Amino acid sequence: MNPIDQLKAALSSFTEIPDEEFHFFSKNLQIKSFENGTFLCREGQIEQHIFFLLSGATRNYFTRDGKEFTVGFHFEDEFITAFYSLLTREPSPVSIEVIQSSRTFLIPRAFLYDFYDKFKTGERIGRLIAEAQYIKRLEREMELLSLTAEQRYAKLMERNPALVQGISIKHLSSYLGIQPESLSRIRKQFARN
Amino acid sequence: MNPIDQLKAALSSFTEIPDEEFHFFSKNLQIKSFENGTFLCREGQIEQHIFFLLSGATRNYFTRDGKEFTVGFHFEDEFITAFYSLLTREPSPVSIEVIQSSRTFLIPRAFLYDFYDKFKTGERIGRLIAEAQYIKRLEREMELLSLTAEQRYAKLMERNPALVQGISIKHLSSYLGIQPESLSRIRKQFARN
DNA sequence: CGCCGAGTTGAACTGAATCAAGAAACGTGG
DNA sequence: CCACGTTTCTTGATTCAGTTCAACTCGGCG
Repeated sequence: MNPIDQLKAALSSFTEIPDEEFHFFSKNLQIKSFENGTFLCREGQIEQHIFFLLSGATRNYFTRDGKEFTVGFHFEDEFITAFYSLLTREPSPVSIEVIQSSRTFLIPRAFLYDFYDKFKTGERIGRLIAEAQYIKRLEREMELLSLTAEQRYAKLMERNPALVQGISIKHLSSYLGIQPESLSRIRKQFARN
Repeated sequence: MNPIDQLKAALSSFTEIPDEEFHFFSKNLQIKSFENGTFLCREGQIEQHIFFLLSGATRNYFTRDGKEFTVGFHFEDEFITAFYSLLTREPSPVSIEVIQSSRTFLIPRAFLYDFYDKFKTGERIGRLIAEAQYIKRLEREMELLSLTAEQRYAKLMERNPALVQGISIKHLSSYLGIQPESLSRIRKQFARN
């Protein structure tokens, strides 16, 4: 599928979008590639873009006392941005690291907000994206509050086995809120059954 | 301040709202009161409303294995709803319990979505509310991931001392993700210094 | 080869949970 | 206004999930 159609399909999954509005949205987009290990946004920067991931994968994390804590992973056909910073205009607490070389559409923030101003569909898509993000965060908060490390791992396995396969122990454990050693032990347990 | 002005002030803090749109939004609202211990929404129901809290306080919580886990508190001038259920149309995982007798505006979901459809400002307010909710959730997720119980308590103290005063140990501990006994001990520590 | 980062395993440690027993606070009815 | 039962909060003793630190294995790569 060509990149523009890929974007259109992703947007259309949120709400119907009139052709002329989509055309406005997509006509000036640049494609930008990122090598493994590079960053879409670094902690402390003020986010200036939304990215649409055509291929590859990324990891959002923040640091505290020198330790890294992963808040999410993103894969192709997803929109990615340091949402907190994009919304607040404050320095991002979160870094976005490329963990599989990626091709993206680069959507400047100013352009996005212009799109919000010009079109009702724009606002709607923005609302639906924010709502979807909210739901992800709430679900995770509930899991962090109420489940043990082992239960969180089990749940992730069942919801997204591909992710569990493809991501390093180091990154996965920091997403689950545990140490790599603990995840290793949990895995051993699961392998037995 | 009269209720309508109170609502208008709260909405205006999100974005400017034209008079005729506000009039449309506010003209048919009912006021509904809730006694202490009653519920705005119960786990398993499909949320049909947004509430605007004119006075009082509420607690959002879910249960797992018979235990309660609090995800948030709300006070006057805030919008309250079982957001997950409102968005997904699925049964709410979350209950909203009144912890100080409350007066609310009752905003039916159908009416809200009608407002979204009719006005661009509607969509915008919806977007801004969802974004604000997202930020709260992200901040909490980050704290749950990276801080110890004691650090989370200290942070809450400094951010919202009134809340720490006014809420029972039981509810506060379930919000911090610890047992009441642990919170009691943490408090004793803090009292010493 | 030999190095290096990623993953595993073991042993000791610790923050918080659990269990159990009191103490304080609260409302309700006599 | 006090006596009571009920719930909330505190305190102590014990247990446990997960951390920490250290040593070892493994596969990739210069």
